[in-house]
Amino acid sequence: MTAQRNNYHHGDLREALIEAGIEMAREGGPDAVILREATRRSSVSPNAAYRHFADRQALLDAVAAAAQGMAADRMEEEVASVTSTGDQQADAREQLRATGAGYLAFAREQPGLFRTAFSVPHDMSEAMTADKAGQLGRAPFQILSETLDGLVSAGGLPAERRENAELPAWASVHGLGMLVIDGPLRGLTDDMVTAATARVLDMVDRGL
Amino acid sequence: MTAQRNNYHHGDLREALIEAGIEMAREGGPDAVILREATRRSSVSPNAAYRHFADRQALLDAVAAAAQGMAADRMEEEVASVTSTGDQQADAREQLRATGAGYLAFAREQPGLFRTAFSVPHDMSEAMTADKAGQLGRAPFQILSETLDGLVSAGGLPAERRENAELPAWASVHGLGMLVIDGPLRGLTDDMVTAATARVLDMVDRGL
DNA sequence: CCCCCGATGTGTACGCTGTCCACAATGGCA
DNA sequence: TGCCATTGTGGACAGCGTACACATCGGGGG
Repeated sequence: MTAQRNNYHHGDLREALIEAGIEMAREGGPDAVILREATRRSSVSPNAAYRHFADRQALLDAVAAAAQGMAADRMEEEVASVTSTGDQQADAREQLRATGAGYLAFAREQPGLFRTAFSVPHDMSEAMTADKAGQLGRAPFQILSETLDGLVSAGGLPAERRENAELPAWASVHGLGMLVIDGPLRGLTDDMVTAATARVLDMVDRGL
Repeated sequence: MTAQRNNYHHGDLREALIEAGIEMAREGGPDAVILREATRRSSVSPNAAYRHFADRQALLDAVAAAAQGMAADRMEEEVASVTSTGDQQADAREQLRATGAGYLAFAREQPGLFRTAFSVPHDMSEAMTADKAGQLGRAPFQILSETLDGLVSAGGLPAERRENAELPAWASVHGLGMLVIDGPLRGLTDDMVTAATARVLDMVDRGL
């Protein structure tokens, strides 16, 4: 589990610290990412971390980027599972739903990582940098963006409403995720969340 | 600013601590609510707080409830500013927009309090308790809920879609708030936020 | 081949936090 | 009047992030 070592030099401490951070974030969200604990799990003195990260926030940023990559993977998975119906427009709409469904699936399956990924300060200006990408090379925002492009091509969304369409789409899905995970809607049962998800996706589908 | 005192007993320490907490939350969100600092600002020893709150979380909960009350006030203000057009349904829809606009106005005007109010664990089961109400006695969720009822009465929303309509409405607006305040959309200019708000409210109006 | 230097990890220390324990002052009620 | 529950104090502890000085390594130039 925890990286051991025999040499004085660790080998790849930076990666080990991020890995430890991910594990902590998984269990307790961003607040649970403790710098000292990460060094402990990497069998290294507390200060060693400062050779790789300016401060705790820098480590947390790296963990968040990794978590966004995992979210991207989950979204890609959901998108890939959409079976074509022959109707190009219906498919495009189904794919948009899938991005949202994947996002929310990640939120439910990995609430700690979800919160870490998406509630830590990051500028939009760098929402599509490589470190946030999943294994297919696309960051979450990028997946959504390209899906919306596809929807326009397929005639499922008037071109004049394409601009900034990411915002309402993302916001509604993200909002449900946050409300359900650690907001006032925390108590909802799985069934209720599933229903709520469908409800939100319906609204986006209809209202975008 | 800070409450002074001459007596051994403070008088209303509980309220003073909450007040101090609100001020800290205003400036730095939930993480900035420091128990010791609150006691310092109330000219009291650190442990005095434990006579009124079980732990830091309990203080934070009280602050969050107060912040929700302020959000409610902002929403009420926005709703009240809607001028009647004579068309009952148009008015009802405008009022729904106003609840969302008020919510987001609060998010932009008081980001720290907004985050404190709505990202701290609270069960939905107690989303409408009195301590979260604004000066008109309604909690944020309650305002939304009753506004939706009004929309149904006015014929602006089919009754069969009323159930759980709070979820998509709240989620989309809340999501935008979170994304804009400390999420990946943090960098947006005021104009962009205004535009995004309108875009989201349009979607809700159309898609609910 | 060796040595030396930059990169990496260690040790010690500081101030801050939340929280526990035993003790002190107060003031309202019997 | 005297007592006792309520409220506030003092001291202590572990854990956190982080700064500064020092130790150890490994690879490249002489």
